Amino acid sequence: MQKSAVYREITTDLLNWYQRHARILPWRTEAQQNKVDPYRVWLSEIMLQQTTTAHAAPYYLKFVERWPTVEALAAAQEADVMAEWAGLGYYSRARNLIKCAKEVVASGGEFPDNEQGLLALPGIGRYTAAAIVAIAFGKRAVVVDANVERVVSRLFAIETPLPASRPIIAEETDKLTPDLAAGDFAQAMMDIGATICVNRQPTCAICPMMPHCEGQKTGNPAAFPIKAPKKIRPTRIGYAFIVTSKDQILLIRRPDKGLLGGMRALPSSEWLDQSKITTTASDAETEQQAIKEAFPSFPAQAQKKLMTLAWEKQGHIEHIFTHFALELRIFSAETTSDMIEGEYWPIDEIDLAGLPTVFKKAVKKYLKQTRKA
DNA sequence: GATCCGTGGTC
DNA sequence: TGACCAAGGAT
Repeated sequence: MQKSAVYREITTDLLNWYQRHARILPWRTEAQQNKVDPYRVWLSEIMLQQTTTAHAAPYYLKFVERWPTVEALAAAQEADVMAEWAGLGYYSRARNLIKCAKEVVASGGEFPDNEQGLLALPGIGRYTAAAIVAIAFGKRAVVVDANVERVVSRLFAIETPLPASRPIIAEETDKLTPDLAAGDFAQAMMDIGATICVNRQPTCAICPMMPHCEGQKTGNPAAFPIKAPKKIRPTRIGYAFIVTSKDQILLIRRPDKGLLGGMRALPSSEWLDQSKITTTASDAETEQQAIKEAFPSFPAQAQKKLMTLAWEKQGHIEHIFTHFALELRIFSAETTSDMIEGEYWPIDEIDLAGLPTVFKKAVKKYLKQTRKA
């Protein structure tokens, strides 16, 4: 058999499989009724970046209910969007989501139907641009995500490790991608990757591509894709401060850029690498310094008041980020809202504040410490 | 190319 | 139980 014929056969088998086994997902409902809304495809693709379908689904449903159109999203209060995103992670996605919606509305309210136009929008990269073109507009595009990387690496038993193998993977995916139904093909590949050709123990016996899979023939398909070794994760230490006034907690808003950017948060010090902490300073000195860092924009007078509050140690929580682990030490103090000004949030409604998980954990720890009696 | 950027599930 | 991973993008 000619090589090109093998590619065609793989593609056909996959598309036939997809007809029978496509997963039912919230953002697919419209597509399965031939009513594709580029806004919804875009929203789902942004949410699905490095995020499981199970985690993204409830957020997607909340978003489309609250903001059914790109115009509605563009007109939303940014703080509301950030708060709805809380818990999904990678918060630059939410900031770029808002920016992107505004740009689309400003230029007429329609998403571009080509990769070049989509790539120019914030938060849309190679993968997302191709996915939107194929799924929302029904045009041919070569869609490569982590699923496709894994499936293709196994299908052709690619020995080159990631990420160096990406050009090879893209080339092979291009050969497999049909002119028609590129969107179905991409989603079929992702479904295969998510349900059959999974990371650890692929169930090759039920895979429609098994007859053509070189990785399966090696006897150890799970060995692919071969990956470069990862770096170790350092530990950082930081201080978070719970300033209460009656039954309310003082919250701040983090700077737009960087970690947890734009999110509501507890005031906290810089998070320093464990190895870089000066061990000569006393605990008291370290805590004073941490307070200064946690309230940088506060007037000097307010900072002085903060220093003199009766701080109580509430233990610490641990949290794992992508590239470091954090030990966050928690201190609390009672004050009055006119003594230390800022946004105070009722403790009983703290879940509505849209706090990232690390700060939710800290508040929970504080409540456990102070209300256990 | 390498690094930064969350979270929850899995084994 | 710690390490790995999931529909990646920006710099």
